[in-house]
Amino acid sequence: MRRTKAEAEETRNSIISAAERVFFEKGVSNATLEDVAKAAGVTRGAIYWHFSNKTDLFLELYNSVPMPQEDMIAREIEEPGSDVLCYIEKAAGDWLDEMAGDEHRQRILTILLRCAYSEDLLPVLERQQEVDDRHVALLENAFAKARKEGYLNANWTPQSATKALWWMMGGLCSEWLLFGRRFDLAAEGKEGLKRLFGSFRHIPASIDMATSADFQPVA
Amino acid sequence: MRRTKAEAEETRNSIISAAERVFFEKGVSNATLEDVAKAAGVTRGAIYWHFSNKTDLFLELYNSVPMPQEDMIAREIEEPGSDVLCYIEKAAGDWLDEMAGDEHRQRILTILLRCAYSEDLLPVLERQQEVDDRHVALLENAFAKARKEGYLNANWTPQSATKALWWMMGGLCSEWLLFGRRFDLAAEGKEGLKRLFGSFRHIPASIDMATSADFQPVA
DNA sequence: AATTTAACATACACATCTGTTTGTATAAAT
DNA sequence: ATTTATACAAACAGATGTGTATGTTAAATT
Repeated sequence: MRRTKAEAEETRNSIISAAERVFFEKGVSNATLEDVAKAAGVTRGAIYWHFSNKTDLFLELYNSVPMPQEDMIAREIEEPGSDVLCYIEKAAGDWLDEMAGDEHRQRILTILLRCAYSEDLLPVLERQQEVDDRHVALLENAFAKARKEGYLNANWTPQSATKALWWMMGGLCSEWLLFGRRFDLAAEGKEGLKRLFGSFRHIPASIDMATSADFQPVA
Repeated sequence: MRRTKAEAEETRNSIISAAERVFFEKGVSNATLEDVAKAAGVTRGAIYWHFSNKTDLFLELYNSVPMPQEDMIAREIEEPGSDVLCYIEKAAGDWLDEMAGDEHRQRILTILLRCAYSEDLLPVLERQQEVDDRHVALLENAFAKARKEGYLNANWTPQSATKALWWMMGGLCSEWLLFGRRFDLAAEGKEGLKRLFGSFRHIPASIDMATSADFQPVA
């Protein structure tokens, strides 16, 4: 029974939404199109009407998620005056908040992490890598600016600070996503960010009590 | 044609070895027992003789890898005199060396990372988690000792230092393993460790040139 | 030496998943 | 008011993978 254009788009979206849940629960390769169809309340016929196969569905799912506002950091770096490190830390913290609150992104990232990339979904891997590379480049620029303006502790270089932050965020999110999200991502993550950025900052030999208050150990 | 006991054990091992390679390349759920059999130079009959099914084979593969010497850190912590942080950093660096040089462990960990845990391989997940928890506990003890003996910078607590190190190592290895190992794990990792542990250490207000040489930025 | 049994290879039955084809009802076009 | 094309459901054919059953050979056992 033919539906109106809007209804068709609706079922298409419901299929993508169902695929997200099913792929997340069973893994992409373990999930069958029958599973997805059942979860979406349609038959495989509907899926094959809207998508050519499972790989295509996966790609469309991947494309459907509005990827993070990549220029958030970029714009904030331009701010000439104040401490760049604060902006980076805030951006990282905000990213954690969004991740903690956005189940869609959680599922998508988990699927991507667990996905064994066969040749046919190699474009996904490449796009993922491009996004990562851009983020890393932005971070390096930001840390370079921080260094130029004297905010970066001499112990760190822009590259090493970028990598430390990147790896820590990656390890944090991986553990949270892959091992059942059994801790408070935003809280623990921000706590870690606070410590790490504390070490990023330049601490003058004469201890300034006003700023060093941020570096007190937390019980 | 019946083989001798030693020969049978040999084929069993070759099956496990083949499973390691095949699971790594195609992912556990995409890999078929026919693939494994072909890679091992046997038929599925041999596999079903030695293992009850694919899940069982996977579990035996997981059990076959000699898991890391967990007490390495534990023993070194006991050393009463010198800087505990040096031991932890060295242990972490050694771990990276071993990982970089041990293709078995690389494949196993990659398989585990990419594996979508269905209910039947839940024991693997749990064991993995136990190992991780023990490692984290050891690290916390070590950092606690470092703190007690005055080596740990006031910016850090034993818990936060443990988490920062753990997450950084996790993110580092995840990126290396999941994205094609396209950088020098040991070199870049140790560089990062050097910076991080530099910030872990207590830097007195009066700058000691002898030790601060370690904290110069590296080109 | 005859028998048994371990260590597989081979063959088969069964289920499952996929891709395609056909059917069908309805919205849209004429 | 027909016709047509859309948006699916239902049915079908083919491939693939699994588990098991059976066959086979040589090592152990007696």
